[in-house]
Amino acid sequence: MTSQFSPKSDFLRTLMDRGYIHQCSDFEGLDQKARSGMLTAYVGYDCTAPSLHIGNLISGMMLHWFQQTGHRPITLMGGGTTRVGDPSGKDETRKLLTVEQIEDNKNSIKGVFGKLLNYAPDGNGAIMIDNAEWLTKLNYIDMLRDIGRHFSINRMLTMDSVKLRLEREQELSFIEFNYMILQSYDFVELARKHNCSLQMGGSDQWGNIVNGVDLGRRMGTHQLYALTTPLLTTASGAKMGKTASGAVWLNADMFSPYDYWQFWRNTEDADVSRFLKLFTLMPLDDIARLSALAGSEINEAKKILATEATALLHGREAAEEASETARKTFEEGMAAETLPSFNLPIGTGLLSANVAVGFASSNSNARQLVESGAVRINDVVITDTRRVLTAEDFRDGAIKLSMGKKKHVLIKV
RNA sequence: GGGGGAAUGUCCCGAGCGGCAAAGGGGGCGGACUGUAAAUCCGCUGGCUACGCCUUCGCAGGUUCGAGUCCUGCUUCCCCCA
Repeated sequence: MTSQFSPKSDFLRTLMDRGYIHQCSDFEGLDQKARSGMLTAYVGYDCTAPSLHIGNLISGMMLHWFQQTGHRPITLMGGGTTRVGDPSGKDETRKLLTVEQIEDNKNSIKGVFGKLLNYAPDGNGAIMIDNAEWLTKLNYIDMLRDIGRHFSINRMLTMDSVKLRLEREQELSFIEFNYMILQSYDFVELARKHNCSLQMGGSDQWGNIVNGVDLGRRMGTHQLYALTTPLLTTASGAKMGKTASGAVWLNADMFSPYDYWQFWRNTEDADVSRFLKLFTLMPLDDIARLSALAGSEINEAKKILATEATALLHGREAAEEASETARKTFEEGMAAETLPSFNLPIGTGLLSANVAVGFASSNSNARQLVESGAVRINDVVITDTRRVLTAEDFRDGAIKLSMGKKKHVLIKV
C-alpha cells in the first residue's frame, strides 16, 4: 500500500525498511516535516494491567527509532483515559478499574520505557506525561462546548470500535463512547503544550488517532499526523502474545527473562526476518544475512533473535544467561543452575509438585499429564502418579523436573 | 406499557426426546514426526483423599425415584409494537 512512496527522511525510511508502517495520514507531509527539524511524537499507553505486553512493544520500538533519528518522543500514560476504557477491539465492556489500581498499574508500567528510550532532560530527551493531568480537570459543560461540538455523532457511529459493537448488538456504554473524544483531545493538548505533531500506535488505534488529527484542525492547532503499525500476528495468522499461562508481559517479575528468551526462540521460521527487524536493533544488512539461512540453520537466527530481543528489554547479561541456560538444557540435556527453581520438601507427591511449579493447573490435570508421559524427573519419564520426590532424586542438590520438551525447572529443598 | 425470543462446561462458539460430567468445533496443553519451527496424525481439556465420590447448564423455588431438559417467580440481554 505504500509501495509508491519512498521516504527521504531518516525517520520514515528506517520505519519503512524495518516494517513498522501500516498506515499514515500523509506520507509526503510527514516526510517533509521530519526532514525540516526535530519533531515531537507520542504514543499513548493504557494502564489496564501492571505491565505492558509484546503487543505494545512495536509502538515502543517506533518511539525508539523516532528518537534515534533525532526526534523527541513522548510516552503518554493513560492515567485519565483508562478511567474511561477504550472499547476498541473489545467485545464487552470491561470492568472499570479503580483509580488506585490505575495508579499502581501506571507506576508498574513506566519502567520498561527506560530500556527503549532516553529520558535525558535536554535535547531530544523523551518525556513521560500522564493525561490525567488535564483530563481530570475538564469541566463537563466546557468540554461539551469546546470539544464536543466538533464531534459528529453520525461520524462516530461509523467508527469501527463503535460500529462493531452495534452490529453485534453488544452493549456500548456512554462512558466508552466518550473514549475517542478524550483521546482526540490528548493529541490537541500535546500539540499545544509540547508542540507534538505526530501520534503513533497500533492499527486498531487508527480511528482514534485520526479523530485527533481532525480535532486539531478544527481547534486550530498546527497540522497533525497519524502513523500506525501493523497488528502483530504470526505467519500462521494467530494473534501473538498469548501463551497458555497468559500474555507475554514485558515486566520481568511477570514473565521471566528466560521465558521471554524462549518465547522468541520458538518463533516460526517464516517470522524470523520480520521479527528481527521489528524487535531487535540489528542492522538490516546483518538481518538480511541471517534471513538467508534455510532449513534447520535458521535456528541460529532464532537464537540471535531471542538473545537480541531479550537484551533490549532485560539487559545483555540476562539475555546471555537465558541463552546459556537454554543451551545447556536443550543442547547438552543437563540441568543448568539458572533454570527457574522452586523449593519443595522431600516427600512431595509428583502431582502436587507439578502444580506447585505451575506445570499443571490441578492435581487432575497433573495426573493426566503424567499418565500421558509428559512428565520427567531428571530426564526420565515417570508415569506413576503416586511417585514421590525422594532424596535419591537429587543430583547436585537439585531435581530437574520437566513437562513436555520445553518446560524445565529445578526443585531444591 | 404490551408481545416474542435468549442465557449451557468460569477461554470462546455451540448441540442438548426427563437418566448428563453433558454432542461438535475453535483455542490451549501433552504425545508421535521434526529443527525447541510449520504442516500432519493421536490424546487430554470441572474438582477430589479417584475402578468411587463431589460440584456444574443466569438466579431462587416447585413437580418427579430422577431436571440442563417440565412448572412458577426473579435478573440480564435482544427483537417487534406503543
